[in-house]
Amino acid sequence: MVRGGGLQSMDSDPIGSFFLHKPIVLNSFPAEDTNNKWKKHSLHHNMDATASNTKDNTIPFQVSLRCSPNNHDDASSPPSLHNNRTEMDLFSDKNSTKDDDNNNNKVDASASLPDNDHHSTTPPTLEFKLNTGGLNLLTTNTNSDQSMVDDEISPNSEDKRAKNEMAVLQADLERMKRENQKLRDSLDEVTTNYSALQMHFMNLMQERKGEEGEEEQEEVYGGEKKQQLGESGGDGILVPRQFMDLGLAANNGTSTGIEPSSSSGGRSQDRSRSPNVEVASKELGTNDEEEKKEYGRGIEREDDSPSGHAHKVPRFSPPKDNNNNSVEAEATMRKARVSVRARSETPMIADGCQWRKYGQKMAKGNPCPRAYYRCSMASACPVRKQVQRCAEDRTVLITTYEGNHNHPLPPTAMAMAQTTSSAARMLLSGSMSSADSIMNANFLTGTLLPCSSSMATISASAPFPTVTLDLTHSPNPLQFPRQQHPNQLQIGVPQNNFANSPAASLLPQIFGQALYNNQSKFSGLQMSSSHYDADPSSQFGNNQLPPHQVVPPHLADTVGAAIATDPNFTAALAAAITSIIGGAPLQHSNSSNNNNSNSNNKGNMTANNSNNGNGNVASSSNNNCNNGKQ
DNA sequence: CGGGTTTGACCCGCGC
DNA sequence: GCGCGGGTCAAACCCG
Repeated sequence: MVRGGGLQSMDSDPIGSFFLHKPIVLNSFPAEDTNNKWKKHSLHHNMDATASNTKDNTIPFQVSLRCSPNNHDDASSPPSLHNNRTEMDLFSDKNSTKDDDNNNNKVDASASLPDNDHHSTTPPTLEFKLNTGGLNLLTTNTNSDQSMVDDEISPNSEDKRAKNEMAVLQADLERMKRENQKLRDSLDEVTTNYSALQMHFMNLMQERKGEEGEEEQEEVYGGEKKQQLGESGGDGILVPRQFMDLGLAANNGTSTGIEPSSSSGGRSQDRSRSPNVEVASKELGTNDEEEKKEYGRGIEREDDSPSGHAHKVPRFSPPKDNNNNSVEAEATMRKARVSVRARSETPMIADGCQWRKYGQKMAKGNPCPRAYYRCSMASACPVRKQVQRCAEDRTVLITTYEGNHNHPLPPTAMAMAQTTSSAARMLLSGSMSSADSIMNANFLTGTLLPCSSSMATISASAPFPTVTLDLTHSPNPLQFPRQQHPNQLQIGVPQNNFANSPAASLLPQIFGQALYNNQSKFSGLQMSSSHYDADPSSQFGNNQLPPHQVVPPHLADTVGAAIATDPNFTAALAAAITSIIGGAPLQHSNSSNNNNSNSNNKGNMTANNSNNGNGNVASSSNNNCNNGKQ
């Protein structure tokens, strides 16, 4: 048996390369020795298979994806990188760096986005339009030159024509730049407004929370219980979306010193806090923790990691004996998990973070072992994930994320964080009512996976509220293979042709990239994710953004949804994917690192901390597949 | 030697 | 109270 030294989650691969493939039914994953599958993480050999698949599998993409898989398979990208790929990189950002190169090759205009696509904040939609127009024009000219001029016109004429074309292109480029600048300015303005609104909202929430806290105490001591929400809802703001609002409120409450009265509430409340607060609370120490064995718990306590208490937390069962039911229940709700289902032959999906495996276990009902990973980008990062293959379809890798990063995330990881935290937030923001679940699920899917057939499943079942993002893009959502938990709500999302494409898997990434390429410009949207971070249940980092950029999640979500639902945005995403795919072979330091095996992984750690994030999201074990307890 | 994985043991919650 | 199963720990081991 090979032990240790295996793969690290660091590896990632050039995004495009993988995603353009059809859902690869890679190598079969024999049920055989489950451990073996996990042991050799550096499965370089897999790449060959992948590469071959790539060539054969074209993407049913609406947008002219000329870039296609070939770009990756071909010499354009260092073979080593591809061949060594061991993770499916859903969210790496490295692609962006190469877009420029691809664009140079271009002429496949539609596919090539402007450079700024990745560097600017310009809404993808607009850019796409602009580019398309300009490119089409150019393309036409080019064609004419080649088809007609070549034979009949002298070289000088050609030169002139070429110069003219260049001039036209440059003019277009300038025009696009100007428009981008305008858009940026607009975005900045919007962001500013967001900040202002958010501050105002936070203030309101604090006031409200304070009032509720007072009322609650009075009620408790008075022996009377009231329904906090109902009463507090004087203005009706909080009632409908209590979890979302409470999440904010909780944070505020923490800052304002408002704490739940129950002892148990202390722990649960910690989860509702931002990581920083969590650390502080941990340092103070909780009685519960002290009673527990010290070893091994210390870290978790410090982290206040959800996982640390995973089994200790009351999960969905609300406290029965105290007045803080609503508070604790809410806190519990925050312990949401986000599962990502994706087809991958690789042991892990690159999500931009670094992970260290700390355990593996056979889960009942699934012949495939479940691996437990902990974020290693920061010593005390509480984020964990579980990776497991779906028992029903072993090509499907299920990664479940839990916890909240307490450290800056690399752009790549932020992209993932955006996706997953949004999912978590969606889950948490909704009440348990079916109506809300439906709405949220639809919203979630629409936001995260616009134009894809992917499905978002919200599970209210124990042990934890879970959002499952299905990136396996099954052709027909209605035929979704996964068994559905009785308590799960599964919503199919309207799909288009694009949806059926494996490229749909890129959407989260693309979306994330779009949001994160230029943080300053997309600060508003980004903030949504970072803000989510404040919510312990969502895993993703907090510290990345300046406080002033914090935007109320719901606002950001709304904006995101608005963008996502825009048909043009879909087109833009497709274009972005094309661009990324076509240009990307090497961008990811991560991918390169990952591909290079362990040594590289180590290097990545350093690199990641300093800058890049390795994609890291891995698939998490899915309750649905695993069946959990039986 | 440092950092990662493997793996058996342990802890805990939950259901019967 | 007992057993099951999930989650975690940490010694042993591996690799560069």
